Amino acid sequence: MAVSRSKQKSSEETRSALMDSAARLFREKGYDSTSLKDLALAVGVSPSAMYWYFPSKNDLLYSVIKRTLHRFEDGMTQALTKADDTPPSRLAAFVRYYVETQLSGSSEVAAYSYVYATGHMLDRLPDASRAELRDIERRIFHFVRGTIEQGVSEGSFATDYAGTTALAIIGMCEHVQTWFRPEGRDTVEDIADRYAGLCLSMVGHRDDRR
Amino acid sequence: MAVSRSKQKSSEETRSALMDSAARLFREKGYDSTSLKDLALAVGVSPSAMYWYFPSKNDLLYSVIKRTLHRFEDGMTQALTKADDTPPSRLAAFVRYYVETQLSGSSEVAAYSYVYATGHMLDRLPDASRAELRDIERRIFHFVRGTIEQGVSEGSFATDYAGTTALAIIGMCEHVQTWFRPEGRDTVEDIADRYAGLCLSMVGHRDDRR
DNA sequence: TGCTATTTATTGAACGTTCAATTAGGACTA
DNA sequence: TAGTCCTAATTGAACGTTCAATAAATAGCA
Repeated sequence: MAVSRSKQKSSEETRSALMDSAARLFREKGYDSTSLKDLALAVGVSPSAMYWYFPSKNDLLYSVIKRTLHRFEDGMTQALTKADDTPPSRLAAFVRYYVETQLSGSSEVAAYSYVYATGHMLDRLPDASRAELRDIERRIFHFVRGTIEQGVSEGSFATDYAGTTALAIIGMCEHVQTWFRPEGRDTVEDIADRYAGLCLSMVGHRDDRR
Repeated sequence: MAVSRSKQKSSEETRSALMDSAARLFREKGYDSTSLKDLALAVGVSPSAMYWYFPSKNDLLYSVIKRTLHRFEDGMTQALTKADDTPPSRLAAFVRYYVETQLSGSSEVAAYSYVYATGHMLDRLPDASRAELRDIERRIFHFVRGTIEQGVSEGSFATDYAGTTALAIIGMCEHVQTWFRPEGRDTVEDIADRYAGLCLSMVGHRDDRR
């Protein structure tokens, strides 16, 4: 039972291949503009094969967004354990992680994306699913705002608008994927570092390197 | 030929009503998910009426985006004439204008939106049209980057990455429309002011009010 | 080891529906 | 009557979905 070797792929493979392709295609072309034919062609199965793994195209969308958000949150938690336990360090680590997932996702199989999905995709889900996924988004926002507030009360940050600033930071991170081109002269790390610096300026961090 | 008053609206009315509805619906639901029936219902004509004014749905999309971008650019130019002729003042005026058009557009008839369209909509246009519209976007970007560079050379700003910072500013401005709710406790002017302040921090502006 | 039964995975055809687009023509104006 | 503005009816393609048929893998039993 080690490796499956013939024409029939071992179920898990096809299922995750479908989700991977859906993540990329939904992101690139949008949910409605991605037909089951597109999806099937990318995976190498017939359009109706999807219905073995998911009850509907809409449910596939739900599964994909859910997996994406959970992956983002898990990766974020892990990235934060490597950072110092101070607001500036944690905030910078968050931004770096955010930018990196956005930009590696745009050229690789696993397409991470956080608020992006919010645009039009979440609207296609039933109320309960949408609420569940927005909750994950909310947790991420609360982390950013909370970190800023903590920095302010400790004296390392200076801003009167932690919430608005948190949203602005998320906005600029989310946006990188619309313009970044891997063939350009800036690397992903370049952008991640600059964005981390920008976000420290935004929260009024004292000892800026300049 | 002055005013026509009967059942038949004076052509220009229907045409611009179609464009207004298209701007709002394309933005709210996306291009593909907006049917000609949706469009016609909002205007009060039959679905095929569109073909009197536009050769195709795709051409309507082109016309709408083109009008939106030109309106944005014109309004921006006008907003800048009211600002002092210094980089900090001009940059703040740009951000305020950007945020205001994004947020009034979400609740009003004329839906302004700049980079937003870039996401998936421009991809549906033929190459020539897309290139033409991206040129307008590029002009706006060049203004932001140029203003930052000017501020740096004059000594009022301090940053090594004018281009990246310009994109980050555009990104956070573009993003406000995804989360702003008019019924919340912050007004459009509140957000516009805060974002202008944030963007001055990002470019290393010296005399910050704090 | 071999034969059969069952479950797992996939296909291709067909469905009802929706869509953008076409056509032919009607109502109104000048 | 000619031109403008719009509708109703229709078309063909594409869509998500269902389903019967089937092949491949697995399990049970001799």
